[in-house]
Amino acid sequence: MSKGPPTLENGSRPIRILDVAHAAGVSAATVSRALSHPAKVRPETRQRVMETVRRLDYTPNEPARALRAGTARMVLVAVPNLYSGAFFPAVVNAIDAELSANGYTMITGSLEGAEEKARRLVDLVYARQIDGVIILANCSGPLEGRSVLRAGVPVVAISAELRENGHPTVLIDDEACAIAQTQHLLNLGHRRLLYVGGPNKHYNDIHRYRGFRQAIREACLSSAGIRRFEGDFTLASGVAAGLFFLRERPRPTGVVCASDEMAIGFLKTVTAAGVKAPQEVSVIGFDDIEFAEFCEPALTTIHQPRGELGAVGARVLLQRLKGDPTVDKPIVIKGELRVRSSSGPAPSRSSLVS
Amino acid sequence: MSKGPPTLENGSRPIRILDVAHAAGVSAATVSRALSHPAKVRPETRQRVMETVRRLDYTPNEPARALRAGTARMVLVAVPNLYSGAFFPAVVNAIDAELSANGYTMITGSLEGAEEKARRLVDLVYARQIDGVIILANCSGPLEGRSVLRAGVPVVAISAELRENGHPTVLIDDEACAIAQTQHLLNLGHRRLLYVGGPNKHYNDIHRYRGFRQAIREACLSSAGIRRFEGDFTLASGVAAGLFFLRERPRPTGVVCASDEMAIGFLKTVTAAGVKAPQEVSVIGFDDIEFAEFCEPALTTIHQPRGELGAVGARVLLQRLKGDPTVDKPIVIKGELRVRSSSGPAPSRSSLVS
DNA sequence: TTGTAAGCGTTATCAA
DNA sequence: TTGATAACGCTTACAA
Repeated sequence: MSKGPPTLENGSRPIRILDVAHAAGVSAATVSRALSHPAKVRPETRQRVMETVRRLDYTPNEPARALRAGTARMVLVAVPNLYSGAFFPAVVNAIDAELSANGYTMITGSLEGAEEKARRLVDLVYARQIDGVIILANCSGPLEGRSVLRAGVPVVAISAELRENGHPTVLIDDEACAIAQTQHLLNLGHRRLLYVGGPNKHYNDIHRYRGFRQAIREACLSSAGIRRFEGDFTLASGVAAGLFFLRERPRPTGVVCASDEMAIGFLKTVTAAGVKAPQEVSVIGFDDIEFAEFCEPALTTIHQPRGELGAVGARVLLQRLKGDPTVDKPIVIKGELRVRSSSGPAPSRSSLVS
Repeated sequence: MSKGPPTLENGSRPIRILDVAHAAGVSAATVSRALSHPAKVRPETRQRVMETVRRLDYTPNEPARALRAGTARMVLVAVPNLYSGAFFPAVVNAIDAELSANGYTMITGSLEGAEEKARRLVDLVYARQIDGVIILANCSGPLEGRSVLRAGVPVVAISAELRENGHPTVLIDDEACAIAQTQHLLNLGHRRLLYVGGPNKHYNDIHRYRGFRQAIREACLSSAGIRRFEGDFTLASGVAAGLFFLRERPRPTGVVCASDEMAIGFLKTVTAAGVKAPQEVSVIGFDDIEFAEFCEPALTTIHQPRGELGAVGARVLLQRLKGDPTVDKPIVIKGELRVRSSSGPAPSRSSLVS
């Protein structure tokens, strides 16, 4: 069926630049210029060429263009394995919008897990099919063998700290946000706190936990009533944290989570076990995903401007692709507290008998 | 910085096939063969070549390969605008896994909305950068001008009915599932029902609403107590449906939703207004997204095997790409009822005073 | 401002 | 089985 030279559905061979050139009575070079550097061709000629392009429905062969020009106008966006998660799509969409508007195509994929898949993506950038890379959430992949960081294309990190520095970075103020989370509970009178974090070495968790501890310290709180649970940002690990909570005696009254999904998993688990929120336990999340407003009770959380995170990151990459040098200092975007119904005053002493 | 011939970070020029050929003492043709048609080269030679490839860390230039071979090994997956939704990621991940395993790279993007973005994607397939297309949920985009369906590359539809037929299609049994939803409520004694659907002309909604009505008909139920609300599958439209419900007198006691997100938005809205679920209203969703288990009460719904949907669709496309002809009859995958806590017996007559 | 011509790096044909 | 050679379709010096 699809043997021989590539053919369109009607059986005719695809239009080439020469076809346009002949039809417009100019050379191929002029067509190319009219398309790529309109300023370099006389308006009159340009118009005639463009009209012919439209009439013949010509689309330049992209691989040929990429081969010759040495640039594929394609960007790889590396997302974490937990792409199923509710946080990243908004970031990715914003990146896509920005890249598209500038003539770039986006490929998304995970560099973690699935060895085989990851390898293919990395190869793609070494294969000169990719002009730039955006790395979300520290998922630059295992560093054995070749790395996307060494492929000689510009790399931008969003919400991540790369192992090799010198790459532009866009962050939210994790530490300040974690302080805001914790102080919110502290202000409500909570003194026994549980911190439900991500993997211990995860960039976000390092900074958020640091913020949590600092808020504790500033409140001159003894660490006697403080617990920490290591999750992985997912609903499932929120459930695990809930089970952990249920076994504690006395139980914490305030729970600081490093992601909304963990907070939601936690909430469901403890309320299913009969613990009332926010009367008996206050829970605060991080991210402000769509579902945060729809769980029961609606989740108090930290709003992250996800679209902005993506848009800014994409813009920085585009600058690099144009050859402009970029600032080396991380760009920091601020999150903010959104108070809803999952947090309330700490239960009074008397009601603590569990 | 990145002017002149493309260079790797260390300043050296990328390895070309000729470099490998020289280093291995063979011709470029042999290297190419060793890589692409291993059977066509003597084992001994092949080994020597492969070793050199590894030693020099050679990756074939993909645009060059695509230009010469006429195939870019890239597939476009067209997702709906509501990609932010919780349903598609699992489908897309399954597609990606299948494609990757077969040497294809996946590009995702929406052909709806954002005129400019969509146009770029369609152009990409006309630009011979894309070998095949998978269309999810009827989002083949506006048909004015060029369409991905006419680009001369194989197209597979998942959970969609394309305007032009002749393309392989993978579906779930929407109608049967909607019957199962409705009968579940009917069996629980509900007689006043609200149907919360997607856009009226949407493929899925047409079939689901048909199933809903058939179940009603089979139960010999008068349509007096039946209401229909047109949503768009999103959380927000679930909220709107909830507000609609709250104004009804008498209120329906059973609500059939065409997506989990609408069911969750609905649930939150009516329970916030003091309506108890499932005591006063039973709600059933469609999809079985991750959050279905985590809303309050946990959502009774139709489980869709999302991974299978994607995997099967991808396999069909891969067959087409190999040139194998494929069956013309739609492949139908079965969904199944998952009973959780949002549905229960219809309230008794006496308690209906609202 | 436009045309000529030389590649970009690979694969496939054909001959050896 | 392997090697020389001619494309694939486009861009860009350079020349006119």
